[in-house]
Amino acid sequence: MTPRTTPSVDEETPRVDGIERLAHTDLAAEPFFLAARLASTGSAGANRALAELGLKVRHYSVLALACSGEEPTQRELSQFLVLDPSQIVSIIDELEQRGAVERRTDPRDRRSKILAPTAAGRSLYGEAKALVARSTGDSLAELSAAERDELFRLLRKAAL
Amino acid sequence: MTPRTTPSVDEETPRVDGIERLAHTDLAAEPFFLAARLASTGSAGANRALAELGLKVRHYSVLALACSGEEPTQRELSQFLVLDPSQIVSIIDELEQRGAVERRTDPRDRRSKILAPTAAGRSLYGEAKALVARSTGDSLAELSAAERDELFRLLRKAAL
DNA sequence: TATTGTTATACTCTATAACTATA
DNA sequence: TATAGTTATAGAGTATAACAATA
Repeated sequence: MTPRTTPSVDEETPRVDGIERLAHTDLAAEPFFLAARLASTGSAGANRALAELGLKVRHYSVLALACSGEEPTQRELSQFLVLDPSQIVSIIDELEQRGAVERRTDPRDRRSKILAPTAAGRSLYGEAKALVARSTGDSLAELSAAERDELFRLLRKAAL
Repeated sequence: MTPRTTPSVDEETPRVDGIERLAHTDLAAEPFFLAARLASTGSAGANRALAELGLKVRHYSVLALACSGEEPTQRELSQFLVLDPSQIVSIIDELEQRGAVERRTDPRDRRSKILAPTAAGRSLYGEAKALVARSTGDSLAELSAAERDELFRLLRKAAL
């Protein structure tokens, strides 16, 4: 998310009791509810996977965009990740202290700062991406490959 | 998500500039990112829609389950909505003060409390549901009816 | 005058532990 | 001894306003 923040899910994603009974309610038929639940459990899983690298989803997201080659400004990151500009500041501060990214003033508009990865940052992103991919695979284990593709296509159309 | 909390999106969901450039990055191809973004914007829209009734998505979700006929306990609500039991307490407190729901001790286990709607609560839920449906329609405006159905089916399979 | 990034601050949401009443 | 709900509290995330530098 922006991955928007991250809600909380237990270690094993327990699929607890009451859930079966409530799965047939009207609420469980609301797309926004389902999207939120998937995002919730998905982000929680990704956060668990990223913990061994000392990263959270929000840092991973910023690092990924820094490594994208698009040379995003902080303002663009804020818009794309649906996070407040002030939040972007602190996320980048942490990545920068860690030596994963650096800020460069945009020559075309010296008010803006472009986020660029360091070599270490690129390497870190490579590791993190693999961990996230594994976590995502687990989260979508119920779906066939074709279903995953279709879900991806529809999510992309709806969310972007 | 539960409606998990709600991130922030601006009034008109502006589809701002940088988003086009970043839409082709690796991050934008991660399902968890897309799900989070959809949940984020969807919940924000639902919150805006519900504001005129003095409700937020979390209250709406609890009210919906109270009205479902399944007589959920607070523990079940906590599990289904992926919210801490203590959060359920305060959400129900607010709905109860408003006269929309009431707590009834479960006769089969007097430790548990079953959440039941009042007549006013049912009526409130009816209004709220219509507002949410309109907001959801707006959020998924990019999708055809068939695509919405398919997205719903896949989200349900993956999230529940 | 408007915008980018920054700082400080307040607010909301989330997580934890301790308590009670039941089991 | 264990579980449901409650309370209090601390922590993380989010939103707001004001400021410096640049446009």
